[in-house]
Amino acid sequence: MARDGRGPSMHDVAARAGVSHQTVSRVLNDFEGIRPETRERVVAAIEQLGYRRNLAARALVTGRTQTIGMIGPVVTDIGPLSTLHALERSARAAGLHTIMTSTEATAAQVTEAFEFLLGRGIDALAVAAQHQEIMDAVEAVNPGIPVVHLLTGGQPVGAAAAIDQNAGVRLAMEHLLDLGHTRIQHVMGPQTYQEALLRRDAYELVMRERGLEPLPLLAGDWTADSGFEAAASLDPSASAVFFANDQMALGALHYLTESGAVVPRDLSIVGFDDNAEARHTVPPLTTVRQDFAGVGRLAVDIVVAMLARDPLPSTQVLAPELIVRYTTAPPRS
Amino acid sequence: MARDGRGPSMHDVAARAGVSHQTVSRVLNDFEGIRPETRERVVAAIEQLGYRRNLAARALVTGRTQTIGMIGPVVTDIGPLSTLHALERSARAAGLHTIMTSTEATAAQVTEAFEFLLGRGIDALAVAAQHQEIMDAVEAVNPGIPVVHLLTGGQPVGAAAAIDQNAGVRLAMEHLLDLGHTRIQHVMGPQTYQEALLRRDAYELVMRERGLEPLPLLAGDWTADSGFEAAASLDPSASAVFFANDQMALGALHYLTESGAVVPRDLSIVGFDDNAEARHTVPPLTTVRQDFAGVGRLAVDIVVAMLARDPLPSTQVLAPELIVRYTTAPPRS
DNA sequence: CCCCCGGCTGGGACCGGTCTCAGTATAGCG
DNA sequence: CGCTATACTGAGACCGGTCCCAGCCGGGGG
Repeated sequence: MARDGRGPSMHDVAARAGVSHQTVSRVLNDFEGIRPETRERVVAAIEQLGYRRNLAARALVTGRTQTIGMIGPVVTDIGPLSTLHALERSARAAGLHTIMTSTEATAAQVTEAFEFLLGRGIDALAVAAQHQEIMDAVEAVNPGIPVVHLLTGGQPVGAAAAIDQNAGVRLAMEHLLDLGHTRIQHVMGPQTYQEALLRRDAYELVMRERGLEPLPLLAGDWTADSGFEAAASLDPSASAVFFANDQMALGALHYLTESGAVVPRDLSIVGFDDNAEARHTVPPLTTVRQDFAGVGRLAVDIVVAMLARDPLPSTQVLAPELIVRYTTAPPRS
Repeated sequence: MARDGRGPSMHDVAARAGVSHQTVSRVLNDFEGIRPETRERVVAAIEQLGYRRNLAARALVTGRTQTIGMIGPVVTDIGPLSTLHALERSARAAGLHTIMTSTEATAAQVTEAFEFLLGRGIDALAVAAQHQEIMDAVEAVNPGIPVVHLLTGGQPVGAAAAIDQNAGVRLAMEHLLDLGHTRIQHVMGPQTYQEALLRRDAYELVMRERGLEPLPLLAGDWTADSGFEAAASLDPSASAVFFANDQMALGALHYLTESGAVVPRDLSIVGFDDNAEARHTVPPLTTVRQDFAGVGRLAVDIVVAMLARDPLPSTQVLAPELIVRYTTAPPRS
């Protein structure tokens, strides 16, 4: 059956099921008038072989693809997207093209997106979705093409391009600690995100290293809204807060200003990401810059190497950078 | 030659150039050892026929596509992207798939992206790039498939789904006028964007309608940075400023706060878009909400209708909505 | 008992490219 | 002048699906 790198074809399925390729086609296209037992045999064969229909062949004969092409603007304000865009540019430079699908971060949807891309014909896949279950889902599809994960935070998950989350948190925390803060609280991202967990763990680690007890954990969902809400529940004894991203810090700044607190006099704030707005919050936000574009470029290097079957360190990690602005100062007392 | 909806094939080119399909293939793949005059004949035939290589056929035989698939997160913070995402969801509901390419907004890059998608096989195209030159470039490719433009602001450009820019500006301006402002300044977006021009024109129109002289025009590039800068050049006599988007308003708020002005007491500010941060600026921003997702859904309706050759009003326009928060108040005096 | 009809299945052409292999001039050499 | 090497071109198979049409089988009607 499957010659060289190619997957099984309709003929392979037909042979295994003991029918003709035509019958397989009919099953796939939900034709009526197929004896149930025949259909079952075909379905079973498809299952066993892991057969996937080749959309290129289909498009060739039907002349239609059932797909809408979209041309969209380049976005660099949002981390993962600027990574994807940098990847696209780098790929072009390497003579490769890219096609993209966006999806909710559920296993089912990612699996569907993956299957679609596979059918459409791709030589490699880059996934920017930092949920554990998604990595598992991608793993489960097992397509036989190189897969590289983006922005995993440096966890070992096969090939990956990431930014060192540990180092980033350490930069933020040590900045606060050096200013003299000891009551530092953390507002984490949603539990489903690897990065949120990594940042939280790093926060707790650094605190313990200094012999400090972590303050009660608060959680948001990355949005400014959730930062606003979290700010209402801050520990009164905290003198500094480390937010897992800039958006939440922005929301918190809103709440704090509204409730009469002055940042950084009353409370120091640190964000994470250094997005485009961070310079323009009031006051401008101290944060940790992540080189999202760099991750995209790195990913292409990895893909190209994997495509050429070059052994390459499969997980590449970039270092973040501390950007000190005006939301941090020594504690008040 | 070209049967039904399909474009010309290699054989058509070969016939016209008086060579074999194989020779055409060699020319396309930059093979050496082709007599210059032969090559020229082939190139000329390709040109005349508007031939485009079918990537599906190529992928079928080579087993490679030279493309990297990307799976990215859903983004709803940024207008055009949430449009694209809504389009993707709606398309799926209609049994259609989508593939996306992002690109700088230059004619050359968009043309390239379009050619690529066309080769890859698409039945329709949605373009979210509001430059005039881009619409022209897309027009020039003339692919013979339905094309729908997104977010054009309601300009007539073939099929389009848009938000009524005129109405949006009118909402913002009339809100300010009703509060008693007469010295209203406008900070527009970059001149290359249709939407920036439309908003500016609408601003001037409304002013003139009320017998008011527009104040000197300022321009930014949509970023918070540029809003910050623009705020430094505001007309001292202005009592209100209408920004062409929220990001610029956010940057301006930063500048104003820093320079001791109190919004809205000293100056009223209105933005445009109602993005996720607008609720959390200090103070929260009065702005005009655009239903970006609605545009995406509308676009699918249009595409489906065009695919079915249903006559449908080709330009669909959605109404924006005024969101009054805390950056507007009556003028001081 | 034969024929026809309908349900189900198979065979082969075809989509538009690329690949392999072979063929035809022309030039170069002895 | 004949033969081989070289430059260029052409013919046909093939990739993996879908389409059209034919064939097989069993059952019901004449």
